[in-house]
Amino acid sequence: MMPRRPAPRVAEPEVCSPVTCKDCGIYGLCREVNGPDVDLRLLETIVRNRKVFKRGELLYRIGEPLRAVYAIRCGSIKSYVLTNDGRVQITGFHITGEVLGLGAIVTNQYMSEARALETTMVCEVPIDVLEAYSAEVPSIRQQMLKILSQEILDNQELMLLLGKKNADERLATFLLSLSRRFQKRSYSPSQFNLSMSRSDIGNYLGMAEETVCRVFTRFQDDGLIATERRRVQLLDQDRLTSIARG
Amino acid sequence: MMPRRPAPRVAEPEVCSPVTCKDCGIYGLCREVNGPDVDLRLLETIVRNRKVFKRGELLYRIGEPLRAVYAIRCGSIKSYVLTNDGRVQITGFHITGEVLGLGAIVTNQYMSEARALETTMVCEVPIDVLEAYSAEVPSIRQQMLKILSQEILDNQELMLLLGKKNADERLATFLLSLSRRFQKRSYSPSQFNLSMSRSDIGNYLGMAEETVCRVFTRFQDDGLIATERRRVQLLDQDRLTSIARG
DNA sequence: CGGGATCTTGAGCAGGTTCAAATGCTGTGG
DNA sequence: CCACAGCATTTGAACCTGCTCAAGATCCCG
Repeated sequence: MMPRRPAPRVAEPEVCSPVTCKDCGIYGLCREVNGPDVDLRLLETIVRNRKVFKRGELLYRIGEPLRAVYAIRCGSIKSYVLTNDGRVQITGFHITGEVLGLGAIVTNQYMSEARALETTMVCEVPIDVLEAYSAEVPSIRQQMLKILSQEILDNQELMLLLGKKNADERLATFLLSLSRRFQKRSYSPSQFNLSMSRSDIGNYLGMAEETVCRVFTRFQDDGLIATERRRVQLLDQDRLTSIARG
Repeated sequence: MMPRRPAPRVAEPEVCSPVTCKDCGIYGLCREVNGPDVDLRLLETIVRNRKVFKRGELLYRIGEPLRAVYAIRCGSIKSYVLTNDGRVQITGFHITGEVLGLGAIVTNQYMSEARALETTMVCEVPIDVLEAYSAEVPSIRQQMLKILSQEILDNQELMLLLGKKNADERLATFLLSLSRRFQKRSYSPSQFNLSMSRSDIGNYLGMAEETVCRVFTRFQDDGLIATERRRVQLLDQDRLTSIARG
């Protein structure tokens, strides 16, 4: 085997610090639409209903009656769907500030399953509270539409990836997408911790765990990234972007 | 090569007859929610704005400002997304009664591109009309959420297929899904015409055109279906179902 | 009736999977 | 605080599904 360039040491990642509720998706959107004088009753409800899920714990299952939607304050969550013979397709990884469970609003049943990837604090918004306010406050309806619509966009991107991209393009796309989302939340876009396993990444990207490893290794050999287990540093975003190809 | 069982002759398909506007998705949902006494002004607008697209004509492009949503009265349409280097992933085939373009409601830009697969008549609902009524009529908001949410469900099913199923499972899933949708619209669930090419099917299912052909042939040899070009008859739905695997 | 598009089939190839095994973390209980 | 069990990651080697390339058959439209 070729001698591999020693991996540059990766710096310490930011700690997942407790964040103020300003980072919570629901709050942010309320505020954006309504200005600083937004009616704060919903917000109070949200802030009061904190809840913590430990790694591996289930937020909800497919088909369960909709009880609440969740805004992530800190941590990360995967959601996934299942074939009836038990195969799993992870449909999304969700990080701080993102909102889960809204898809269930129409059928009153969750359409996917959600599980914490690490210790995760969420704001639990009971559905009756949300509905009461959405009836009164147009901005909340707006924001619900926005979240649903973002989900459709994300899904389209994933379908494109699953249907038309090869292994390298998939991983590059994945890393850049994570990077962009971290940046949006004011974390470092070039250096972060993955909270999901190689196996989860492979499942999400439609490739085997082993292939994920090999591509990680190759990217590192090529000087595109530095990795050490779940710590990743992007060294050449431009080249990654040209590999990812839209 | 093994001598192939002669394909049972496929019966004539139903003609795509002009349908009354009762089959149109918007109408149906209005009526469902509001009962027969629904305010008919929106409906009148819809009925007046008929439009015909010929095979290959474009309804809208990605990024174009949202002008209208479309309810298909007769015919079929494909929608798709693109990589920035020009690769295409078809994200859905739409038939009579289904509604397109609603995803654009939030950003006011279409998120995908839509093209007629055959001569297709649609009801064009200008977006300002739709928005005016959705502000007034709660049932229209309901129904918009329902359509978006159905789109998310469909996308999840496709992601599962693209990420976790093999060629046989993909084609079986595809045929059964079409069958179900035709049935819902009161067409024969066991006998129909495909309006899309093998190449489009392959693109949608994430496989090569040639592979689609080969699986069609094998399914026919196994007595699961009868095909002749774009005419398909499902002969053994049970076995197809067990192949499709959820 | 001609020509382009669509569909079908064959043969060889390749990217990615599967199976197997070694190594390295992590966190848990004593 | 350490040992150990169990899980995650990495790497290798063989294999296989589905792709690519190529050519022929068939259809459809003007």
